[in-house]
Amino acid sequence: METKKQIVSSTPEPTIRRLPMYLSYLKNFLSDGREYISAPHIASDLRIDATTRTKDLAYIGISGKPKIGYSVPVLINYLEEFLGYNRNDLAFLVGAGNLGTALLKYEGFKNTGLRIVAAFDNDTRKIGGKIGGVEILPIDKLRNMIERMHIAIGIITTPEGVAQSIADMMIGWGIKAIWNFTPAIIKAPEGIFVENTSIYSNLAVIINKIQNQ
Amino acid sequence: METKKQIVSSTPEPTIRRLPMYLSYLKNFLSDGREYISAPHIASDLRIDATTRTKDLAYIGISGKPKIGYSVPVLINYLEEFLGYNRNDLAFLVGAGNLGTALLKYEGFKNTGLRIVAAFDNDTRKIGGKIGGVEILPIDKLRNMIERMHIAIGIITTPEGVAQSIADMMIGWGIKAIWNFTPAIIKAPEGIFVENTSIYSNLAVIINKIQNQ
DNA sequence: TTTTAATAAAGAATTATTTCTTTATTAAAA
DNA sequence: TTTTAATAAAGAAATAATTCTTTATTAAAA
Repeated sequence: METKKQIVSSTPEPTIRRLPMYLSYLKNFLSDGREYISAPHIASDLRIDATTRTKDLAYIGISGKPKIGYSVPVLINYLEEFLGYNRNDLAFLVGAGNLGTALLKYEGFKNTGLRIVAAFDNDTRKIGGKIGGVEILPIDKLRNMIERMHIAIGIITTPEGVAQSIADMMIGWGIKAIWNFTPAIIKAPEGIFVENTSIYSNLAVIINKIQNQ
Repeated sequence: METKKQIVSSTPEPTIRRLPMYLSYLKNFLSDGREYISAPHIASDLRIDATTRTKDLAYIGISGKPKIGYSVPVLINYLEEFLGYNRNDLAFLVGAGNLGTALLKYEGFKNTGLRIVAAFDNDTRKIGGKIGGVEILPIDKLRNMIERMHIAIGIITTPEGVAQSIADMMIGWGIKAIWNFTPAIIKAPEGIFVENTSIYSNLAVIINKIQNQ
């Protein structure tokens, strides 16, 4: 008869997923030189109901002025703060293949507060080199590095087959969150957060839409 | 006073997003040589409530046998059929940079029914060559190719700044669905489906979880 | 056979999310 | 000032999705 109810009242995940979209949109808007923006305006451009958007912004603690709207720069600041772009979250990446390379070279992370501080691979031709300015180290250095640097985030871009064993190692050595880009289903103990970026899930939605006209 | 209610009763999107996960899991399970699997078994491995899973499977039209469970090969067939893996959906990809290259080389698509038949870029060093067996063509060939081959899916892996203009072109020439890997917010007319694979959204969820312990 | 236990299916309840409706606020116009 | 219109905020309702509960099914054991 335990109470399972979580009294967290945290921001809904759909809201969190929308926030980066607002941010991107607002930065474009600002670069056009306009300083205030209204909810209906954002809503129609982003094809999201105006109320949904208002509530999303209320979650991050910002309010607008009637007859005027929201101050775009203030909105951007709040969003960046909320999204942790002013933090400095360190991550390791394992698997410097095509996808891993793409992430290591990804300019977009520069603004986000996420910093990939090292990458690991077992290909001796890659080890010792750098990709996107990040050093490639042998897998057997992983343990020591995680423990020494207190890295919280582990990014897995390995082949599917080894993803779980990499995750197990990472978790055992202190990683708190895993960002899994493989199709593997990562099993992790309570308290370890696993976020999957699944190409297949996205593809499934597209194909389903096409199949049903 | 129009009726907005859509009486489609289609499969819920969360369900569709989970299906590839089931498929991956079941293929592993099958390779272990076991032929039947029960709902509670899948559920506990995948950390999804057993009822949710049963309903997911009911959507795709498969039922299990009491006391036995589901036949794994049958389940796999149904899933692959439902997910369109037996179809042959053709796609073009625009932007053969790091991410584009990763997708072109992605072995995983081989089983999915999605075939990227050509890629487009404006880098003359890439044009004429092949990546992952796919030819790289100049952007100005895009129109003719879309119209001639009746391609339905356009994948955008360009820099953010040009994503909308590429989308506009694709849509104008007959593309029905856009898979956008850039952070740009693609505006598209009614009837054109846009699926975003947003690195930022996934990152936002991770950072939010870490911030709240 | 009959009973039992594992299991699926159906339905109800709950929770989460979105959308709709009303009310309050306020800058600008009269 | 006072009024108006654009807007946000708050609350209610509707919808969607998940989880819980009960019922039905059936292979295997007794």
